[in-house]
Amino acid sequence: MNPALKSLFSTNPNNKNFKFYVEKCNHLLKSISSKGSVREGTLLHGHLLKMGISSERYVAVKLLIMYLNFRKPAEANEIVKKFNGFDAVVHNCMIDANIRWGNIEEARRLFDEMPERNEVSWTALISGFMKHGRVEESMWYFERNPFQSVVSWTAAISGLVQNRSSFEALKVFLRLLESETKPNEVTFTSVVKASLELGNFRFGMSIIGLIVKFGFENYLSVSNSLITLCLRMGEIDLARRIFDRMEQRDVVSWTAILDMYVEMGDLGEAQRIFDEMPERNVVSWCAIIARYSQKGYPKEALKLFRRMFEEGFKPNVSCLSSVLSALATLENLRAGQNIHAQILKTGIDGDIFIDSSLIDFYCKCRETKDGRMVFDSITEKTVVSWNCMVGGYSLNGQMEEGRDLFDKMPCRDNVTWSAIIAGYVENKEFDKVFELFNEMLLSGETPNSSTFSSLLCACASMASLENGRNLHGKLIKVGVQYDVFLGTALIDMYAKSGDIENSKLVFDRMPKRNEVSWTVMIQGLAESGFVEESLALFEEMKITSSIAPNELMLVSVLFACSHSGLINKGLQYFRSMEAVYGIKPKGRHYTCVVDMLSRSGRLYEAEEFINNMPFQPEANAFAALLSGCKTYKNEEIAERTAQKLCELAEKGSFLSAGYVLLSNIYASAGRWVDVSNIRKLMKEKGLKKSSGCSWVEVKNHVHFFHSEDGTHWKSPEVYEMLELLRFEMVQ
DNA sequence: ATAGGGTTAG
Repeated sequence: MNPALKSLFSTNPNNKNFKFYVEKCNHLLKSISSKGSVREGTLLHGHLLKMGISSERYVAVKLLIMYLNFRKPAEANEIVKKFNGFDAVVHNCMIDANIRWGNIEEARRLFDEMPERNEVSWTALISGFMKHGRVEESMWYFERNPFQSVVSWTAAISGLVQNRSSFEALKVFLRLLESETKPNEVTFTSVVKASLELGNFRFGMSIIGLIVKFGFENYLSVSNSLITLCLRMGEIDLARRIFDRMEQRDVVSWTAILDMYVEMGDLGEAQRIFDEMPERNVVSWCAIIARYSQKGYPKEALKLFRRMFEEGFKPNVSCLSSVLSALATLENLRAGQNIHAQILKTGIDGDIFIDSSLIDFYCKCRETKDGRMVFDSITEKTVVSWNCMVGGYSLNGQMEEGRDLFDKMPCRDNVTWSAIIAGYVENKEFDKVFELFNEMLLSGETPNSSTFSSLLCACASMASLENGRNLHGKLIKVGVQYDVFLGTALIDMYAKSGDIENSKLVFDRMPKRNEVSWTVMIQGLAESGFVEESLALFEEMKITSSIAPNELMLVSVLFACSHSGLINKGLQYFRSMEAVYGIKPKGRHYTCVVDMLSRSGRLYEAEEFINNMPFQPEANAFAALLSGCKTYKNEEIAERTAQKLCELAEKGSFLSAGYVLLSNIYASAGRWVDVSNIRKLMKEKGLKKSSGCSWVEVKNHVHFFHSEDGTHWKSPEVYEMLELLRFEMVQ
C-alpha cells in the first residue's frame, strides 16, 4: 500500500493538530489524483468520509477533480450533488474534464449554461478548442473574453503554435505587447517556440531582448527554450553559454545540450554528457535513443536501449518506435519481430506511431506482406501510415501495389509524392516520374529537397541536362532548403550529363559534404575524363575530411588510373585497398586492374592476374583482356581467354556483350567459322546483342528510340520530317 | 496556459 496513505491511516488527529491533518489529507489527495491508482483514491475517500472532512469545500473539490482524472463520471456526479448544484468552480472542473475526454461540445454546453463565467472558464474553452484543432472557434472566444488575462493571451498564443499557425501566434503576441498586459515566462517559452517553428531567427533574437527587459532570463523554462532556439539557429556557442550560465538545470536543459552534440556528430562528447547528467528520466533516455537513430547511428541507439533496460527503465511507446526505426535501418528482421511480439504481449499495440514504424520496419526488411498486415489492421490511418506503406512498396519495386494505394489515399502530403516518385525513379520509369511531378505541382503540393533529389536522380540516369537545369532553376525559385542530399543529387546530375564545370561548382559551394557527395564527385570527374582532378580530389579528401575511402571511390580511382595510363599508381592503390583502407577488393576492382594492364599491353600480367584471383572473375574482366588482345593483336591469349569465356557461358553466367566481343575478335582474325559458331551459340541461348537506344524529352515526356526492334509510335512522321529537312538542306 | 522525447520520402 502507498506508505503515505498508511501513515495517514495510523495517525489519530486531535483538536490541536486537526487543521494540519486536513492539510495533509488534501496534499495526499492531490498527489493520488495526479499519479495514484483508483484503489488508493477510493480508500482515501472512504477514510475522509469516516473522519467527517469530506464535505470541507476545498476537499470536496479535490475529490471531484480526482474522480474526473480517473474518468469516473458516476462517482464525480455523487460529489457534485453535495454542492447543491453547479457553481463556477464545479462547472470549470467539468468543462476541463470534458475537454480532456474529447467532448468539446459538452464542454461548450456547460459553458453556455453557466450563469456567471470567470476567467478560468473562458481560458478553458479557448485552449480546449485549440487542442482539438478548432482554431477559429478558439479565437472567437478569445476575442470576446471580457477578462483578457495573460493566461488567456498565452493560451491563444501557444494554441496557435500547436496548430502550426506560428505567424498568427506572433501577431497575437505583438497585440499583447500593445495591450500593456505583462507577458510571463510561459508566454515567452511559447513565443520562442513560435519563432523556432517559423525558422524566423531574427525575431527569435529580438525576443531575447524582451526576455531580459521583462526579467525572465533566469527562468528555467525560458532558458531551456532559448537553448533549443539557439541550437536550431546554429548558434552553438551561444547555446552552450546560456547552458553554462544557468543557475539551475533540469533534465530538459541537459537533454537539449546533449542533443546538440549528437546533432554535431560528436558522439564521444554526447556520451560524456549523457553519463554526466545528474538526473535521467524515461524522456531523456528516449530522447537520446531517438536522436541516435535519426542521425544514422542505429547500432548505438540499440546499445543505449539495452542499457536503458539494465538501469531499470521501462521503454515507452515513443522509445519503441525509435528502436523499431533503428532496426528497420539495420534490416534486423529477427530483433524487430521480437519487439513486435513483446508489443502484442504487453497490449500496448494499436498506437499509430508504433504501427507506422512496424509497417516501415517490415517493408525495409523486404517483408511487404507483413507490413501490409499491420497497415490493414489500423482502424484510423494517418498520412504517415499510408506513406509508410506506399513508400514500402516503392522501396521494393512493387510499383503496381504502391500506385494502387497512392490512388486510394484520402489525402497526400509531399512525403507521399516524394515516396512514389522515388519508387518510379528506382524502377527507371522516368516518364511516370515527370508525369507525377507535374501532377504534384498541379495539386498544389510544394516539392521539397527530397522530391527534387529524386527528380535530379532521374535526370542523372537519363543524362538529361536540360531537364536537370530546369529543375535547378525551379528549386531556387521555390526556395527549397539546400541540404546534403540535394547538393549531392545536383553534383551527380551535372556530372552524369557531362556538365562537369557546374558539377564542381555545386560541390565547392556545399557547406557540408557527406560520403556520398565525395563519392559522386570523384566518380564524376573520373568518368568525365578529368582523371588527374579525380585522383587529386581523392587525396584531398583523405587529408582534409574525416570521410574514409570506400569501395565505390576506389572503383573510380582505379578507373581513373587505367584511363590515364597510370598503371603503377593504380596497382599501388589496388594493393593498399585491403592493407591501408581495410576494403576487400570486389570483382569490379579486379576488373579495373585487368583493364589497366590490358590497355597498356601488359597482357601476360593481366592473364596471370586473372588466374590468381581468389574468386570467380566477372565476365567483364575477360572481356577487358580480350579487348586488349584485339588492340595488341595477341591471338594466343585471346584463344585461352575465349576458352574461359566459353566455360563461363556454359554455366550461364555470361553477358551477351562478351559473345559479341568474342565474335568481333574472330572476325578481325578472319576466323569466320568460329564467328558463325558463336552466333549460333547466341541464338541457342536466346541472347541478343543489347540494342542501342537513345531518347529525347518533349514536354516532360521521354520518347525512346531503339536501334533494332522498336519503332517509335510516330516513326513515320519522324522520317517524313527528316526527309523534309534533308530536302531543304540539299537545296 | 509553457519548455525536452516517437513514425514516413532521398
